[in-house]
Amino acid sequence: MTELGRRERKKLQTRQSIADAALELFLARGFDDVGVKEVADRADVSVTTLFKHFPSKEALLFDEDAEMESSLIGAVRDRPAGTSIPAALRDHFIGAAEGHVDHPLFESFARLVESTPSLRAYQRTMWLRHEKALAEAIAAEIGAPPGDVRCAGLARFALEARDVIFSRPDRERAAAELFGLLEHGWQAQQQA
Amino acid sequence: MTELGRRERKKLQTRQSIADAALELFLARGFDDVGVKEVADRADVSVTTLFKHFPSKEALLFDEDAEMESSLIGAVRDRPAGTSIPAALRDHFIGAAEGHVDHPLFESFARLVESTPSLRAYQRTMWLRHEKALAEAIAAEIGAPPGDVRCAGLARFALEARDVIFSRPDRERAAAELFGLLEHGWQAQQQA
DNA sequence: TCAAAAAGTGCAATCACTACACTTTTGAAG
DNA sequence: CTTCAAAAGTGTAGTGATTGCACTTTTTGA
Repeated sequence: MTELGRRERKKLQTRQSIADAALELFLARGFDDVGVKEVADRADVSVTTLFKHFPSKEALLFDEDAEMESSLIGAVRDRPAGTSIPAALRDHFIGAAEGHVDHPLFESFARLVESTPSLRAYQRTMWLRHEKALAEAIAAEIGAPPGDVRCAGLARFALEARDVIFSRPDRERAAAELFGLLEHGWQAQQQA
Repeated sequence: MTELGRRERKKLQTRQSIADAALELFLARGFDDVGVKEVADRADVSVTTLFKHFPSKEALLFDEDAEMESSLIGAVRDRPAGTSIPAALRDHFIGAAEGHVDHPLFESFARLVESTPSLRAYQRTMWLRHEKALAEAIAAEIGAPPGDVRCAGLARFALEARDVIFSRPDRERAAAELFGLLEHGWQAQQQA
């Protein structure tokens, strides 16, 4: 379907080299102790080129973002019958995480982000980018107007819950507790 | 009570000049279009001095922070009998806001922050600084261990709720809706 | 085969922020 | 009233991320 020409392939390859170099160096020596110059050197590109591919140093570590939003929305829209929206979001988050847990770098990566304030901040704004879309998807599901406060709130709370959950050792339990709270509050709200 | 010597007074005065200059310039021309050099010049201090008083450009706009945490904790700990924790937090937030609403600059300030991503991010991390303390205060209230997930979650949700609420025109209503959700979820959780 | 678009480069500049070595002011002790 | 160390302030020179620019090389499509 999407046959890529040599140009596109090379471009992706360059991008990948840069991302790989960044991940390796950052994991080994920490985000703040590696300069972008060094990343560019290891990827054998110029700094200018690096910034043509990534908008910021932080972005070097957060690549996959296109499909994330659609799968998030999908989790709400196409949830199994009888499943509440909070439950669907909870399942989506832990399900998506399990797909990564086997990856040996995943935990180190999580630890790196966890321990670097600028990365935590960046990751969070990346997630919050989806807040509006998620809020609207929720509103559509319950037949509320697109700007509905409760839907915006639930969207925000769910994304933040994810953040809290992933910063905890006992993720399963944390997920159950936090989404349990949202679940009850949400159900109660639906009556009104 | 706290008699300040001339030195301390001058120091505070310098700090205030800087903060004033910053507020004026940022409100007039936007945060990103004013350099710290310019702020320092208008306050008639060197850039070095500016950074001795404030840790970052963003910090120029967020001064009051010392008592905020204690009043936040106090709102939970000393809440009127029969008031739930979420309700106490809601009242605290809207009460604190009302103390500022008369200030003519408050709305312009809110708009400035709202429209400047780096300021939004900074304000948020400022608030999240209190998350841990708030979580522990909540835990103490309900006799849970200090690291309890539900308390951490409620703390996070409440602080985020504040953020959502203040970005809305209909603050009163938004507060009622969002804290209503938290209230119900929290009560249900308390049964277990 | 050729011209325009795209990818990449190096250089210089901007901007927030820091380290440093320095001068001035001030509080307080003698 | 002196004196002296701490605190406040300064200018200079740096670092590190990020951008603008003018340039070369590659690739594509007519």
